[in-house]
Amino acid sequence: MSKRPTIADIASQAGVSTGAVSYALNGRPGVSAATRDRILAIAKEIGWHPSVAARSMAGSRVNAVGLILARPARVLGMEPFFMQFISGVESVLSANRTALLLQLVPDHDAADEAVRFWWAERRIDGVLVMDLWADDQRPALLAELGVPAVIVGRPRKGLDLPAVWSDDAAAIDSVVDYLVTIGHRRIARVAGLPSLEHTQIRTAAFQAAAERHKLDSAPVVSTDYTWEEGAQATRRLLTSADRPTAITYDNDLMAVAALSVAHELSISVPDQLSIVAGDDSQLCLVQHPSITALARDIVDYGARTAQAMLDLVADGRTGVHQTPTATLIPRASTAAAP
Amino acid sequence: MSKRPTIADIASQAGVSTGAVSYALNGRPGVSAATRDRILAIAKEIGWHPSVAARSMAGSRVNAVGLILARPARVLGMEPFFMQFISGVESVLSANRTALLLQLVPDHDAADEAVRFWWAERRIDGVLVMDLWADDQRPALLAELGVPAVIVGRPRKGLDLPAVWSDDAAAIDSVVDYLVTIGHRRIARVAGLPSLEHTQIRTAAFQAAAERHKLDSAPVVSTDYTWEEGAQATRRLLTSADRPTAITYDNDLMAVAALSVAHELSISVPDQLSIVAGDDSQLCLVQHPSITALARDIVDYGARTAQAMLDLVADGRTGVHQTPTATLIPRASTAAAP
DNA sequence: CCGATGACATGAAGCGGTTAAGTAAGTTGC
DNA sequence: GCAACTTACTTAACCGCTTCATGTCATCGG
Repeated sequence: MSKRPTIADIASQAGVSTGAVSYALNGRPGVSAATRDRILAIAKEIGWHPSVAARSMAGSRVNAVGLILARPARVLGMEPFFMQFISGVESVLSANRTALLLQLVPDHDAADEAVRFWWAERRIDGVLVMDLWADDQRPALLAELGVPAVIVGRPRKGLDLPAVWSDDAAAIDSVVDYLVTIGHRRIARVAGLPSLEHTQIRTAAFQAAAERHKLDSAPVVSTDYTWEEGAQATRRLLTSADRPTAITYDNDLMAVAALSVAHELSISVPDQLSIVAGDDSQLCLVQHPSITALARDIVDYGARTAQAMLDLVADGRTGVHQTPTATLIPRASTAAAP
Repeated sequence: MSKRPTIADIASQAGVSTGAVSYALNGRPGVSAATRDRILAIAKEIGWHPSVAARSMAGSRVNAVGLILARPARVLGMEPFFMQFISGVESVLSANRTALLLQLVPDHDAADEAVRFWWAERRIDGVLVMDLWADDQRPALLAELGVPAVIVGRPRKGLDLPAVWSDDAAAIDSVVDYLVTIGHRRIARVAGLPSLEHTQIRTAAFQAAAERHKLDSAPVVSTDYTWEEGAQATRRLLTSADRPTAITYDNDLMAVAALSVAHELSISVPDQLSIVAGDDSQLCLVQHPSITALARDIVDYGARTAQAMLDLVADGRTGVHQTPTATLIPRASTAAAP
């Protein structure tokens, strides 16, 4: 296996200095068009590839971005969201010859630690920050370290970080409006992790909508997104004195669990109970009855996020990118209130 | 933002040369215990982190491994397997300060291309190869390029690459044995992508088991793991002249789809039809009836794979690592044959 | 015809480590 | 008491690329 070619090899073949080669390969001024073409041709011919290590040492970009996920594996596995999101991110990154560093960590501290390390080792050009929780220290930490970051979620006040978000509140509104329209007055919400910012946004939107429509009852139960807690929450709601006629869930797995619980309690869906899932996937389709869900293009969401990251590291462009609001897809699990 | 500390900073504070610092930090001989301790203390105090770039330029490892997944996003999203596997991989890698580069590609050619790039740019120390298909060129390509690789699947003849695998054939045997024991004589198999090696292994095992038990019928239908094809395959099997009394599926989503189809055809599960899922997850638990499944510790599978990779790059250790065979977890979807 | 201006290219200094080779002590053996 | 090692460290070259200061022409305005 022969030594891999370097710009010095190209330089000697082209009869120029390595500096000229560097300028040519990076499309910077300082070389004539003729020389540039010659250099590019030689580079291609001898199969030259830049050494990321050398580039990063010389202070330039490393063409890699980090994504840290702080959720337990079993939750991550059951949530189609993440893989679809990653897939969207990847499609944009790989088209731009940028690598994705993925790290799954058990908790918030580990997430901070991971960012510190990556940055200290100059492994990444920036990070994608997902699953922000209330009082999340990460944006501040990143700003302090000077790590370029894109926030997936509501833009932070006071920090000039680009953010990519979708209007969860509007989506929740559309669900409540829909349920109210078909006659429901007792609507419950089974929420995800209460510490997550988007859970709080949704819960606030839900409560505001309940207020607006003057619902008879609008209880909110928090869970950790798992089937167990979804089932438990549902059981509690359905055995309460003031049983809801419709329940919305923050993901699809819990909505599926709800179907089980309803069956177990001999409550028929959708005749006696309507169910809405907060995420859409094949899971909702495959059930009996199929589940009404909030759907959005998650792959696109990931792609926009990656693009925002590239824009940020390329020319420091920040800004807020809003993605389309999720739309309600009515299926067989919702019907007029009993 | 102060400049990050380098070994030169440590050296000047400790009053030694950078060479000595390097030896000390890497646990190599050439420095006294006292000096070493002093250096380590200073390094810790000033928060020194090695620069991967500098290290890798100096010819050492880059502490990163690649994982390339060649499946469509929607399949990846619905298969808890991948995230769990990645989670296992990650746990071992991050404990060893090694990064995971993830790339999702649309097809096989793109996968090859991705490896070439990563390797050419010296971004990775090695790759994890999953989802081998029949006549897969990747092991040969990797051997040719000299990329350290760990095969997730059956070891390749003729190539000295470490492999981590589980005995799918034995798992399939246990399923068929179980079904035969409770009286089934017409058992069908709804397989995953026929091009994948492990699908072929399982199908062969299934057919051998059918032969051994002299089953009345043992049809095999291929799918792409999606709900749609799983449902379609089930429909075809259940409306055929020689309707099976038990069907096994290569993942859990298709088994869930089967429940739907059975319901649609008014075939009761498990009285008239038994269903077995090839992967276990919360999905199987949450159904009505809950689904009998083959379960295995996927996180552990990923962890072993990562460990094999680390062993390989550390000291060239190859070898075959076998993980525990999946075990059958009987639930409510299987019962004695009608 | 001269000095100023650009365009193009060179040379060399870093970036932050690793490591072979060199050196100055202290230790050992006989 | 001296050669032969060992130990503990230093020195400096090197990895591949970027970039700034510098240099050399050809061209142009006056």
